[in-house]
Amino acid sequence: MKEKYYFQEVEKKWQARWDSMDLYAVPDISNRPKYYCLEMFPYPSGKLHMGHVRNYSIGDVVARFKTMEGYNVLHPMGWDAFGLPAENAAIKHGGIHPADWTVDNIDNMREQLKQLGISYDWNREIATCHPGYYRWTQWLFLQLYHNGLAYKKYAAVNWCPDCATVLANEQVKDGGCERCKTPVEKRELAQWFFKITDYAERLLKDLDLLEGWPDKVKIMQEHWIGRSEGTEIDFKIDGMDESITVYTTRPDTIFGVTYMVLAPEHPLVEKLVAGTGREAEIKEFVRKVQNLSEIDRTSTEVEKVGLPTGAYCINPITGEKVPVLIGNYVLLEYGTGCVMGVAAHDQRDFEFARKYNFPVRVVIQPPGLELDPATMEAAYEEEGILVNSGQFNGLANTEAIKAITSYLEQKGWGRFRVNFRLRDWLISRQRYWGAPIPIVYCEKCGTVPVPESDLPVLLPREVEFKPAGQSPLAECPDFVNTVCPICGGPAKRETDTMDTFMCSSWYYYRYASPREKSGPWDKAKVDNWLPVDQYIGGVEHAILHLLYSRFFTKVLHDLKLVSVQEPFSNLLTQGMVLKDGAKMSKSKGNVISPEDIVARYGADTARLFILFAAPPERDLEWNDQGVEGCFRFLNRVWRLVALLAEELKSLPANAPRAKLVGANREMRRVTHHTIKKVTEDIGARFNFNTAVSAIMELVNALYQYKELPGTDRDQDVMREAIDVLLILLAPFAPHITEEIWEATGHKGSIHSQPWPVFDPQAIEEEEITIVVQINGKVRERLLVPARHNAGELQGLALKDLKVQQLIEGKKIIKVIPVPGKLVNIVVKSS
RNA sequence: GCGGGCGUGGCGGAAUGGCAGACGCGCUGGACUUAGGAUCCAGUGAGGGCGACCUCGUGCGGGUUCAACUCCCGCCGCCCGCACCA
Repeated sequence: MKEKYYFQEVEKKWQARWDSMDLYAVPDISNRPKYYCLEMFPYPSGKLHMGHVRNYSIGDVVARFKTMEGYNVLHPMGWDAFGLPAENAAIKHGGIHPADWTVDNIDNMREQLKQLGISYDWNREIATCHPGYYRWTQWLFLQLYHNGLAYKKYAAVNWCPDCATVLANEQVKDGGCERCKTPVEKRELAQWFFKITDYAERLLKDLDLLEGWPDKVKIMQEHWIGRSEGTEIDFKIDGMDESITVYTTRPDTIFGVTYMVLAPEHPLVEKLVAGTGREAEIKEFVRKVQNLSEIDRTSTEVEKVGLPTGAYCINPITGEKVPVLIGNYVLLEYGTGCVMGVAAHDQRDFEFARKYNFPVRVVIQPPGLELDPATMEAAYEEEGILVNSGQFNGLANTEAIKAITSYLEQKGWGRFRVNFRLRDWLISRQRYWGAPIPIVYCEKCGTVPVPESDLPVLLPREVEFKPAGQSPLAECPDFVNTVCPICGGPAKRETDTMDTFMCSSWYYYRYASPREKSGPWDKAKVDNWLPVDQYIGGVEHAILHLLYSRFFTKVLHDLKLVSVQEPFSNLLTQGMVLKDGAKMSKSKGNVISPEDIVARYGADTARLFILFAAPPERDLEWNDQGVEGCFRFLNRVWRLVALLAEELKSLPANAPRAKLVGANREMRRVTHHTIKKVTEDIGARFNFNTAVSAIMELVNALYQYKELPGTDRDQDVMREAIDVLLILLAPFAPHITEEIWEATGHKGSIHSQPWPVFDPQAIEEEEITIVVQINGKVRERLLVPARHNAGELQGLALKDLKVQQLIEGKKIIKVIPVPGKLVNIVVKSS
């Protein structure tokens, strides 16, 4: 063994050797229990960033640990390879085709992952842009289509002018494009949607099945789905054979309705104003509202503005005529696109009514208070008793909600309804680098799905990548013009491609049988491997990818294509990697490149630091000196063993004798205590930072132990401690441990070793220090036999000379002995 | 506005209600050395005392408890998600 740790040499050597022996290949069939460890696959942007390093280092520790614990671990990697950056690179730099750009990037990033020493089974590598993959993405689209879950509709959709494509609701953040932050615009377009709303109820309910998910993510999905219970009420329009249906969660306030507000785009608006002479005014108002950006449109800061349509509707329950307005604050997409104005009991309505002088009518009285409409300064939204509400007077409002709804139902004027905030998933994209939607439009036969036997619909290679309002595929006649699969007549292909989230909604199934040609996967293999036991990735996917994947799984389950109800049993959302308190970004100039770190300190150091610096869910502050510290630690491990290498080599690995005393017994105790601690920290809590610190403590203890004269040291204890140290450290720092493992005379890879089990007897201490407190303050420490019970402890504490001095002349109220910990004596000055 | 998280030394962070600050960084001192920015050893929350020790200390204010970083109530600050959702 060399005296010095040459990390480049060591890491290169073992990466090559693992590769050539295919150490991380995993068989589908094994007598070990299965464990599926998955990290979110990356977009092949060209280079790994620190977030990737963190994500994959965490996953690798879990995978290696579970393997050593005896599981057959599936740990695959692939590429979310369709997407805009490839196309933008082609536009910007010209000359380079998105396909080539992507393949180059994949090659580069695969190399980087190998340099990090992550234990992937590369035989299972997949790329979503490969025709062998997207063929099945298209096939899955067809399954949804045939089951009525994919449909095309004309709708106002989110348009990102910079990306020149539409976006799903989930991809709009703060009114801007999730990717480039450009404010989104509304455009009326015919687009393909998936009916995720059909699954809203199940997606919500089954969150309960996900015990291994962080509450935070579940709550975010719950809010996104946004279930509410309420009542639909029909208001006849005065003098017309039409009615307005309103959705409200507060039917108990129906007697307080003094006006009605429609969304500007509500389909009834045109009819209502026809012939009133206000058409121009209304049109102008609607135009103005629609021209607002999404940000301004939905800002709560913007003043609420309304405009009367001139029409009136009839409150079915009171028969009263109320004016119908349009208002900028009413959203067409939610509920029925219309709101009943109850000024006394809704703050927004209250402000609106005060501004436009609509009456404020109190119909809910708070207990023990009398609301006066004339002097009210805010709406009363809490619970109370109904007043001014005809036959419902005197009911508690929670009761009235039920009573009024069933009354309306009886009369046929309304109905109970569950409403969701979740909208259908818009999957069309007006871009080239994605999976083509397998649909053909025939003049005679209409919309025709491409037959499964004709898949894949291949992306043509030669296209113009200029950004435009439509997909570059539309400019490619060879692609567009085709024949109708039904009638054989001329037909045109759909030119939009699919949202890349569609590709990533099923990739975790593909890994089970990555080269399957007869279907998207081999069901037996999927049934064997799924669900994913541990999924690891950034919290930014809390809604997007994770909700879509859950949706896909439920659809696939219903189609009997998979057996699981949920794809990911346990989810770990890792925090960001920060530098100087901010997210790393080119514009801030605070980017630390993994390449540089690996070149300077090696992969083992990089991995160790990133796992040691913070617990995985928390944000991690990058610190160059901290990295240095981890490098020093690995050097310390190397030197420790290098000094003892010859000695160790000649020793057989015997289990130490059980009967040890003094320093030898203590060394063995520390060794086994470390096994216990590290096993729990990795296995039960994912607290890699404290696992590493426990290993550091073991090393510190070994340095002390090494200083003893050779004759005082028990060789078996030493050997065991070193072996345990290497094995515990192996999932974190796979290269250096493998090298030392070999150098100390072991055969076979350290990564194939069984995880050690601690000996409960070894960690028992004979004597421990307990604390004596007086009134909760530590006043004395006593070395006592570890087995002492409460009574014995109490006796010793009260007999102690110092304690006696301190409590002299005081009255003992109470003594609380806690075996193994302390004795607390409660006294009072007499 | 609603929901979630966080707040502990100079810094990153540890602590099943039971000795606050493990481990690492940084800093100070010492050893080794031609040299040390390598390595090894020791110290390192604040204040006081020559010292054994004493007082204070986990964002702020209350409470529960023999005992609170930890549990409860009320604030303050920062971060994240959703946001006119009827």
